[in-house]
Amino acid sequence: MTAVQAERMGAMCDSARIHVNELLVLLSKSKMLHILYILNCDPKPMRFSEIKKSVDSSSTTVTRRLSELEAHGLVKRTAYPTVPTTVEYTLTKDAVSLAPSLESLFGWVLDRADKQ
Amino acid sequence: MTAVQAERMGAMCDSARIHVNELLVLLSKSKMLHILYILNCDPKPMRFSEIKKSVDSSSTTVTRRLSELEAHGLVKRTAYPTVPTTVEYTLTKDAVSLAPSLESLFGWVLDRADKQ
DNA sequence: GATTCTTGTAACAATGTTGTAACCTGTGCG
DNA sequence: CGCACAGGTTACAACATTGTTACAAGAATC
Repeated sequence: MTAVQAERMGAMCDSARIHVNELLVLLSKSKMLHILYILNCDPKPMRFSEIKKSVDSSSTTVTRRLSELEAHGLVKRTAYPTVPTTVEYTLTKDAVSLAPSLESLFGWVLDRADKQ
Repeated sequence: MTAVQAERMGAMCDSARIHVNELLVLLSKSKMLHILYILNCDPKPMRFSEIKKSVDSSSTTVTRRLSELEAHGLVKRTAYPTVPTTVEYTLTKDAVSLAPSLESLFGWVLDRADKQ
């Protein structure tokens, strides 16, 4: 935590505090970091089934997480009128700005997992 | 995600995958990022009551989170035989190495909360 | 005609998580 | 005596989340 960040935390008004909390709750939902991680792994759009396979969850949960991300403007969903349906997910510009943080976090996780 | 990280993910054996997953589950528990964040804010040890107040949770939950962190070697708990009891929590060296990632993540969260 | 494919949704039961209230230590203070 | 203090623990009820199952669309293929 930088001094600047601590200052910002201290100076936060109630509404900002609520937003910070909301974002932390969002990021703390199960598989959320994992989904953001794999979407960021590869710059190309990802299919629903790829994401589901990577995070190993039920489709219900994956759908829930993706729609939560979409609602927060972090993921863009594009459906194509093919048969069967094709849907692609990509990170938005806002989420891409989160990428370096996620990369850093996952770097730590991978290092630590290696050691154990 | 860096190419190196993607490679590491792909090459991971099952046990490493389990550890990665375990760490992600740990970090995704409610208030966990928040607790790590405030412990990192200030290099000095923190008291239980300070942590509880900062994260605004029941003592049950704070206790649970802190003991989970301790079990994973991320937090060191020191109890002093004063009356009433004094207990201090500090991040371990391993957790300190996580700090830059957390700072980056919280920087993003704060920026985004500002915009809303 | 039945089945396959992808990407979901809805209802519901099972499971997991949280907060609440009560209780504990042991000394100091009124 | 009786209450307060910090830092918890325990049991339990309330609440939230998850997975499971069944179902859908609509063209292609057996």
